[in-house]
Amino acid sequence: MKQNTKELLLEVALELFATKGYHATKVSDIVKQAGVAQGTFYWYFTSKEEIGLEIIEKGKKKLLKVVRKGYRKEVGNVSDMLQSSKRLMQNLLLFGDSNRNLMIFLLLKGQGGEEKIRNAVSETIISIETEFAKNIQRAIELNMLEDRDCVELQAQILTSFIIGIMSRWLFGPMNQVDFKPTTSINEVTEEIVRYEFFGLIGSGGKK
Amino acid sequence: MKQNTKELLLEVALELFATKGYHATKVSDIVKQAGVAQGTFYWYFTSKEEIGLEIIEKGKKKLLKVVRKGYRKEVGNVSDMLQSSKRLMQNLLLFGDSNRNLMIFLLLKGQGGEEKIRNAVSETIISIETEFAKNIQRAIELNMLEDRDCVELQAQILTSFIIGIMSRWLFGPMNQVDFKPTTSINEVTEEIVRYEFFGLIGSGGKK
Amino acid sequence: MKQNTKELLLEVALELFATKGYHATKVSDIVKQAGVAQGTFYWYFTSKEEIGLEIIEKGKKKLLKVVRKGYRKEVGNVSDMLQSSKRLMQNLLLFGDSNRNLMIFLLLKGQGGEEKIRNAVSETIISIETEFAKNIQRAIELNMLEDRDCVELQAQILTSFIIGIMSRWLFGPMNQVDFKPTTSINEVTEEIVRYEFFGLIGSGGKK
Amino acid sequence: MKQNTKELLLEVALELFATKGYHATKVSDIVKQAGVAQGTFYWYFTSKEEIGLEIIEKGKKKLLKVVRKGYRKEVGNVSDMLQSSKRLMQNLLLFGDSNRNLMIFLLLKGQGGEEKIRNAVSETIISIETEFAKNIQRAIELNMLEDRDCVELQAQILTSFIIGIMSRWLFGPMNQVDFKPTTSINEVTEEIVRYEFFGLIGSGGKK
DNA sequence: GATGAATGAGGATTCATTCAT
DNA sequence: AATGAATGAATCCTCATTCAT
Repeated sequence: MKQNTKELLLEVALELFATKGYHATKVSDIVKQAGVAQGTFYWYFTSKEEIGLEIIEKGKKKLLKVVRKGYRKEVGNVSDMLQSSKRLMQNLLLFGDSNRNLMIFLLLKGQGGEEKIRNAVSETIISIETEFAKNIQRAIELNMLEDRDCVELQAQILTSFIIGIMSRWLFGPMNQVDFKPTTSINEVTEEIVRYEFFGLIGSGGKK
Repeated sequence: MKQNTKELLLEVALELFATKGYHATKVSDIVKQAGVAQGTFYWYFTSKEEIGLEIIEKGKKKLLKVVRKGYRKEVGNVSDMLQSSKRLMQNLLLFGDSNRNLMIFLLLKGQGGEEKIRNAVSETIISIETEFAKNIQRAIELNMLEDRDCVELQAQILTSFIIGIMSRWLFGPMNQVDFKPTTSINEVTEEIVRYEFFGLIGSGGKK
Repeated sequence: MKQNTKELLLEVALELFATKGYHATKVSDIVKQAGVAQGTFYWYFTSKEEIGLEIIEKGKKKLLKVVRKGYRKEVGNVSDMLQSSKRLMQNLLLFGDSNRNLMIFLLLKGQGGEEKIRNAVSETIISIETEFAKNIQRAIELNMLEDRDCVELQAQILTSFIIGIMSRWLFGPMNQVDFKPTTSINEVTEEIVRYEFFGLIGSGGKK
Repeated sequence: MKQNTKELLLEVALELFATKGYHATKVSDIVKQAGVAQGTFYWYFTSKEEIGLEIIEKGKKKLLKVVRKGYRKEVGNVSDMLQSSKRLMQNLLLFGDSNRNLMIFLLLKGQGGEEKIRNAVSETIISIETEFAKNIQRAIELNMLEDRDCVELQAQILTSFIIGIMSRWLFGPMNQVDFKPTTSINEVTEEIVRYEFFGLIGSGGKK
């Protein structure tokens, strides 16, 4: 039943990077927790940096897959748009919930690494933003959103917003308190999408 | 006209922490750039951690002062609220613009440090959130916002939103491109506050 | 037609020892270049040291065989002596030419190994010197050389001379330049033997 | 009376490099024998390689100074030439005698290091050869030696000869036996220069 | 206040060797 | 015979911190 050693190392490393940060995680910590010898680490990875980059790369792929599922393909009305946005947000939160360490590393701790690590993290964020921009552009083309001629800007705000939310929600102080995953995710999503589309003032009647 | 050595060290350290991250910044880097001897550092600070904490503490105070200026005191209408929000956002962006290193350290790089550093950074963020919560609460009391019974949640979304925005705006990739500070800040603020209050769909006519 | 794995390993190891030096050659380099697995190495050799010693031992035997062919057996005149010396030198150079890696390892790189390796190399050199001493002694007994009562010293000078020559000739910088093996070896031998018997001033008329 | 720490490290390192070889010498060996902490080493040198290169560079300068003193300047007869050659050889042997470790490292152990170290050593040898070539050329111009149109070749033979001699003489097996420095050096020089100019057959009457 | 040499614990990485298959 | 994953001692180097001057 023993899982692949490489997978094990990747998993353990991610957990430690997310918990203690990249720098503060020693290779010796990783192998100790994985229950293998120090040298074994170097059979699979040439360096600590390499395992970091591989984690980011794999995470990026998984994350983008989730984001891309939200890609708008057909014409719809505002209500459709709300629905699909809600679904995307929910998927993201659920993904984050079951890939907590990955998200923490990507969104919060990635900047603690060395240059290459930081760059890889940044590229991941940019990829997501690019996807959001495509999404907005598509919504505009389908006349679901007004063309305010600042797609890039809107995508950046949206990305910032969602990343900010996720960071705080899943891993922030609030999280220390009680938090019933599924129900909460529903509620939270509702409120977020509400905010996303209608802002603080919002469309009175909702909810 | 030589500035106080301690101030110099604080400034240089902040710059390096923001550029390379806390861990990657060596005390020797700090003293080299400050042009003093290694030992001098330890005359002013007992450790690298101490200088980090002091930077965060001072930054927190300055930042809170800006946030508190936005505290709503009197009754007003929606337009007043938009105005004051815009002013707050503008102040925050301007503050970030002239305290770039501080903001980078607090918002992006702070999580790269050791536990104490990370905690100090987190506390700073929480303080800001608390201020925002007070702000929203006050707006509700003044009947400027509908009481949706989730002030905490709203404050968190708002904080996430604003922090996300600032991170991306001031220091993200977009920033590499041309960026004429003041004008841009105005535009950006406009769009942000729009989003803050009306969301993606927003109140049609604006802009 | 695959050659014996052990022979292959010996050959590859020698090549690498000669190229990069004993220490700098990793067992993993050897097996990689030989195209076998790491474990296979240890089926044939108990350690890296063992393969090194075996290479030296085999090389020593081959080398001594060459040197011994030059052993003087019968009375002769000065011209005979020159002829046989020339033949010996030529044989040595030819041997070195077709056993380049062995000679490089023995003469140049052998001192880079650990104690046992270094000792084995030294013993090889001493064996050669002993042969030369016997040769000189024999020439004296046959009245072909004057007995200057310092056979040991002469043998040492001679060995130093020949080893020095070989190191430089076969593997030194000159070698990087064009070098037509056989012709060159003839010329070189001529000059060397000339030097060996007549020194820098030499017997005027020669050549 | 404590000597400069850097000098001490250079000296100790050279001794160990000469004794155990470059690779086999650990930085921890060096600092242990020098009686300083591990970190102190890195205050003066950025790496083990650096100290190796610095040792070679300094040694090269000292060695070339000795060789250059033998540069022939004025016309003379054969006897003069013998005298000056003897002086040069004697100086070299004396230098080697009091810089034993340096010579061992340069002539015997240098090839055990990594590429850069090996190259630096090779360059040193080449420099010496170049000096010898100049010397021979000068002797030819002064009509002290016949122009046999192979100065390069002669210089190489001569260098090989002298290096070979020095290696074996000062540090070879013979040396393990009794060896009364000065007297011996005189004798040895006599025999070497004899050999250098007259070869094995030599000029009958000598000695 | 200031210097800069010295410290040494700690961390990443290497590599000869082992061993289950 | 052969494999290749696993081992862990050994080694180079880093860097926060100390201290004599």
